[in-house]
Amino acid sequence: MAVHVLAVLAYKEGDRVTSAFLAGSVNTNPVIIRRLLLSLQRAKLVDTCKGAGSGSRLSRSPGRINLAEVYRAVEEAEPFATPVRKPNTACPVGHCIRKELERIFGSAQKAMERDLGKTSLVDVINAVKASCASKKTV
Amino acid sequence: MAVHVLAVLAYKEGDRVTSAFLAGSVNTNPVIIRRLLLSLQRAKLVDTCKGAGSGSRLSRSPGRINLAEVYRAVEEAEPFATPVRKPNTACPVGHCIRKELERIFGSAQKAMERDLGKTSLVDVINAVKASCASKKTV
DNA sequence: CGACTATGTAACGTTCGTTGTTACATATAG
DNA sequence: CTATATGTAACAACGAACGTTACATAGTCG
Repeated sequence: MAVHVLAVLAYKEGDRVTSAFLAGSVNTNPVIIRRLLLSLQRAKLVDTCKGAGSGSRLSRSPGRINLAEVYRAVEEAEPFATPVRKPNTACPVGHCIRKELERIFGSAQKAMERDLGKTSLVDVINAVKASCASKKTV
Repeated sequence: MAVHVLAVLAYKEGDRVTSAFLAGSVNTNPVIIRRLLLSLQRAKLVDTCKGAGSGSRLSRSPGRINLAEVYRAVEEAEPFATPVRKPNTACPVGHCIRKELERIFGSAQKAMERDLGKTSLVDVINAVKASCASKKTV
């Protein structure tokens, strides 16, 4: 969803867009968008102003924003659903496996972010535009 | 959790282990374990027998099982929480962004699985053993 | 200044997936 | 046949994400 919002912002490059408009695009509620925008603001990805005729826009050019940043921006708000499974001290495996799993999954997550880092918002909107164009011709 | 269970099975290499025992190790309910084992059976990772004195064991040597397989085995049961956000046809971006996002995230997920594929169950239990040993000495 | 607009934020309900629990049928060993 | 352990269904409990309403606050423009 975060990517969707940013793609719309990129689409309207430079213009300030209201949360109500974005909500219409994502087909959801303005408050949901605003909560999301707060995360994106913290990550310095968007620039939001209050007041009449205001709204949000990208704080950098869309070519300078890659999806790994976006992912981190929204993930740090949701610190990974680790239900904090209480380690049962009785079993030798259960006792020590925790941090090993964290290490492995941390590595896997980094690999994923590396892959996301290859794609920028420009790539996304170009692909979207191309996809829309081809659909129209068909 | 799946990794935890398989690690215990690898720890008791060859022996059949009951779901009740595994539940004790993971600190949960035997039924949860059995549900998980069903996924692992489908993925041909474990070999389960019914009846008295039975239980589950790895169907291959732990060196031949990598974490990407485990991940897929448990993920295919949970086909990724894609809430099927209804595309709003009004917005040009909303209309076409769906499959583009799927493509990108599919790629990222594959990158993650590639990374998980580098680690086998043997690696996990070795690391756990080492971790336990160092803890004992300290 | 004063009205209008749009964000920031809290409170609450809804929905959904995961986990947990109980219960029971079934299969297998001895 | 009996004990044991899995397969499976049904339901409760919990938490996360989403949705909704309401209101305070800050900025713009006449």
